[in-house]
Amino acid sequence: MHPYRTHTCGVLRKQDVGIEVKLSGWVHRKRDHGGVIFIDLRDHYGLTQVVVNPGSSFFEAVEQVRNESVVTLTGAVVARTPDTVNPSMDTGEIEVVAGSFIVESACDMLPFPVNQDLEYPEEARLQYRFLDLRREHMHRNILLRAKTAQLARQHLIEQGFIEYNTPILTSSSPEGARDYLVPSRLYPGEFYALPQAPQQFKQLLMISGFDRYFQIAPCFRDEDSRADRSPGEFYQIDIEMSYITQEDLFGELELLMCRLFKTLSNRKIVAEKFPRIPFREAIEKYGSDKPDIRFGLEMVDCTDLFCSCELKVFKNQVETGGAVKVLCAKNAAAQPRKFFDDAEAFAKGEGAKGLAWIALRDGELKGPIVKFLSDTEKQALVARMGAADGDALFFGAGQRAETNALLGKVRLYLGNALGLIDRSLAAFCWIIDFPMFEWNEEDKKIDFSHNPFSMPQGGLEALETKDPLDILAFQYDIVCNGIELSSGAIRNHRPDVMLKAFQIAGYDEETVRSKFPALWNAFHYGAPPHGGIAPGFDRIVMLLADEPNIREVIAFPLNQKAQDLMMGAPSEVMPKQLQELHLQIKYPPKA
RNA sequence: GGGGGCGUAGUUCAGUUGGUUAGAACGUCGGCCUGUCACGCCGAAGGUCGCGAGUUCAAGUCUCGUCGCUCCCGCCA
Repeated sequence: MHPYRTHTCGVLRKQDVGIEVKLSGWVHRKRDHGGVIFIDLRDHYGLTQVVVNPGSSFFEAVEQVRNESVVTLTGAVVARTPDTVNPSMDTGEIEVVAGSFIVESACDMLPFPVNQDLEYPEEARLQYRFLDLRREHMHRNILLRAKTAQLARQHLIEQGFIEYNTPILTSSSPEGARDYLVPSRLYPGEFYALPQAPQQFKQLLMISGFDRYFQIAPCFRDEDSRADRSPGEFYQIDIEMSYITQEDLFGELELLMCRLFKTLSNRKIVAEKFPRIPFREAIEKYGSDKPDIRFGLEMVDCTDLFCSCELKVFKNQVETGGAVKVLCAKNAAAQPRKFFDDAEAFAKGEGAKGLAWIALRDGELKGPIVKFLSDTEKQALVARMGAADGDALFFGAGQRAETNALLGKVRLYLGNALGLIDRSLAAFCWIIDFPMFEWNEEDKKIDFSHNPFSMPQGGLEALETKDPLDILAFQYDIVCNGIELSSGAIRNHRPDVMLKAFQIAGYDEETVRSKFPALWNAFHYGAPPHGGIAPGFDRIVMLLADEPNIREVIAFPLNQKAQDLMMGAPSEVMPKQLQELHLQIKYPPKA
């Protein structure tokens, strides 16, 4: 017999009755009846019920063994009597009668139960992640992650893509997120940086004559975390192609996403050709560049209706160039007062000022602001919104950008509170036509709004003749259910365009040459037009698994404060290590 | 850096307008039990109510501070 096992705990069936087996695994649960003891033995593959009869030499050892200890036992597979068959277990028609039993490794008292799928404090879960991962739910998530990676690879290879590796130790780049730095031993005072993304390398691969690149690429950014954003490191399904248009890339990604979601989730994909929504339209209709389009409830611009309105909050905003936007929530008028208060409270965090609501009940408009509106204004409003009796209108008034953001939050609140969101759907969309530049109010200068390596629409001519803030880029995001999965772009591949774009953002030629020497040089030696995208792998798995938090689909995540509680990272290092790296620590003053 | 929520046994939670010895379930330990599958029954141990100050005759409960966790904003080209 094998040293540990002849079978795993998930495979034995009725046809195996009669054979002798050797099983190893964890004591998932134990039922001690005094005379007979049942053990549910668990391994990666499943559960098998083991029966320990009285008189066994190891009976006492079984009585004493604690849950989650690792044991090895031998025994005969027997059929359960019809009244003891457990139909909810895969192996429920058989059981193994123990003939020998040893404890491989005993388990201490557990910090939390492993055999239940309940919520426990994340601190304990992360400190004892090896136990947390034994739990069925987490085990399943990690397997789903592996399947997602495998299917993505398989699909992309079938589509003619090739997987490349790019460096982990590279150079720091001035744009973008805060870098993780790695001090150089050989060059005092100099540093490597971990890549925020393999952006420049994949572009260089295109220039090297390869085509259709992909990599499930680790990326490192020293920025604070969110529920859908791990601190420190994450993975992207990084893709780049030569000689493509934006639409070519969209088609390729739609195939990949649909394949992943059809195969690995139960979500119904709303449209397999994802709607293209221009950035400005998304902001105006949904108040967000990552709209959740599982439901409608679009914002309508009613600014012109309130030019001479008696309601000062509205009128003042309109006169100072602001906007009044309105949402029409169907059949929401009958909601209790708390519903309306909560809508305001939900948006309050956004610095809500001009927020108001009106309910249409019994053919009349009701709410705090109604008395300030003329009959003409009321009629125009109802007509434009297509409002009917029983509906409720929500208003946002203020400067346009803030109002859009504010009412966008209200829209999400209403979508949730009114049950407008069908959670079984996967609603993808492309947000296109991002502006190339944006105004940085703090530094009083023009910045790149997204990716500095994107091709501006209109090329060099646009850069030279248009107002920079009016220039759009071949830059796009893919969004699913209100979660941004990725940005991508058709890249700029010409040195003259690169130079001009960086000049507009305040970088001179010398800076471009010295900070991006590779791309700058490479663009002078025949660069193909190319473009790509990099959907966040962890976020895709999160959506597939229907998890609210990205740490649920990562085996060993850092906590919110970027610490590894299990390994004790980050940690201080030996003085000798610092010396070799020519580093000295200057601690911040203690408060 | 800023804001919201939370903090009671190993774990999940309850704890009334401030009022006697802070409870339950699961887990742990001990005892009983030969067919359970979340086995059942009896018993025991286990608490600085995050920490510190304040108000009060009296604080788990009220106030302030502080620490921790979490979610959000900033940030993430």
